[in-house]
Amino acid sequence: MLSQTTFPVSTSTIRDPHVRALLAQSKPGSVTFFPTDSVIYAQGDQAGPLYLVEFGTIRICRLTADGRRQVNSFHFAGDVFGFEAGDEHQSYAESVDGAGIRVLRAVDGSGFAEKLLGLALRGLARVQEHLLLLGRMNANEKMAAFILDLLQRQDADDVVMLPMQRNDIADYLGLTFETVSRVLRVLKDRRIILLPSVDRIEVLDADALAEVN
Amino acid sequence: MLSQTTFPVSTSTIRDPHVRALLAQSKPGSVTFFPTDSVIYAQGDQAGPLYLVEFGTIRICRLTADGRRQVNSFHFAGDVFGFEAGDEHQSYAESVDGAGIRVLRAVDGSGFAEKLLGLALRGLARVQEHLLLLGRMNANEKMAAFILDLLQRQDADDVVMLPMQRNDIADYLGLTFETVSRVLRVLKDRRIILLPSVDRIEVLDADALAEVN
DNA sequence: CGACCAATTGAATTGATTCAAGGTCCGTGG
DNA sequence: CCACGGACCTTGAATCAATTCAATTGGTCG
Repeated sequence: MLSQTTFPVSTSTIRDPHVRALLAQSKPGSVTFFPTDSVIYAQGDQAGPLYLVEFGTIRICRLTADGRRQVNSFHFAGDVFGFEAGDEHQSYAESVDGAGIRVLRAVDGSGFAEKLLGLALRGLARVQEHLLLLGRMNANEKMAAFILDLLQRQDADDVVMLPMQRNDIADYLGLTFETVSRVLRVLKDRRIILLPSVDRIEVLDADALAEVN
Repeated sequence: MLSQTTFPVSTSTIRDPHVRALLAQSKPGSVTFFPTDSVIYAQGDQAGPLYLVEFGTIRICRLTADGRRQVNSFHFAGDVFGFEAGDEHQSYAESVDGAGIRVLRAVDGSGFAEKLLGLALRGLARVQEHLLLLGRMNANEKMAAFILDLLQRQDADDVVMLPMQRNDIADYLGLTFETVSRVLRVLKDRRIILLPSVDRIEVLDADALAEVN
């Protein structure tokens, strides 16, 4: 009963030491494919398992009572997501662009908590960074910070792929999709970026991005 | 060498099971008093110890390069703060109103990580909640949510004490202090709250608060 | 090709900020 | 005890950044 998908093929390609450590302590399940916009878990679902992104992009979101959406985070290949405080998810996870997800289950008796703590603390740091962005940055600064974050996470030094659409970016940055569009135009007009296609940004001047008004 | 302040007097009065569990696994130091606006730890300081608030209020903040401030959280008596991802604090902690802080150090060999994980995950949940507030709520909603949060955390059902000043609230909610002032006036005019003094809110209609436009 | 969905762009509006002027509170010293 | 000074808070008026509403363009897929 050995199938390819149950074998932890991804382990060797994971860079992040926290994730590597976690993988070593867990029993990876098979990879499941989630088509664009499909739900990985819903708000209110039982929490518990962790998820490893094998490929593709997922978004973690919350809704207000009247349906406004905040995208808390995006996760790419190699990222682990799904840990929650209580036994219920207060946010929901969706595939952005068709993503392969592997479920991770803790191996009994191992120091799983230590490994998970490292990831949780880093998640906390990320989110706190995002508080500063949402609370104290203007539209241009938000977009610039987003592009720089993607540059770094995609390990590229000038081309950023945008697997998510304007609406997702807007809900991540606390803007409207029209504003996202306009800000990109401003950055283009200032010769800081190029927009060769709708899902691709070429960064001409990363320093300028970091100093956008 | 037994002094009153080194004895963990607070343990018995702590409600939060996560904090109780953590206290049981740690060696509480003595209580230090931090006067108003004094720094508990600075950005860039070595991280490591955890801190338990004995009395008073503290704020956790971050600054942008040009000095804008985001208050990430407030902590009151019984709250634990100070955990960070790396070995350096990326935010700084200050006393808001004169606070007593006890340092907690892990006892060797105990399951400290498990205990800390619970707290970290809850912190994560809190911060994610705050993302929704900063990203998708208007000024009135932000203020209403803040008051309701304080109501709950102060375990009161109609009177909220505001140990922090307008500026702190503004930087917590991603507003200016003038807007905070104006929003409070709006809520007063709508007969949802009373403002018997500058550091005190009486909630007349908590349901209305939860439904503020 | 036509239909549909996403993205862009423009114009008008608005919510929050900025700038400016008072007001309140509180501690200190005459 | 009261006057003064300073810090914080409130309120008003003008401004501005971002949103809303509306139209158009672009891209993709049957």
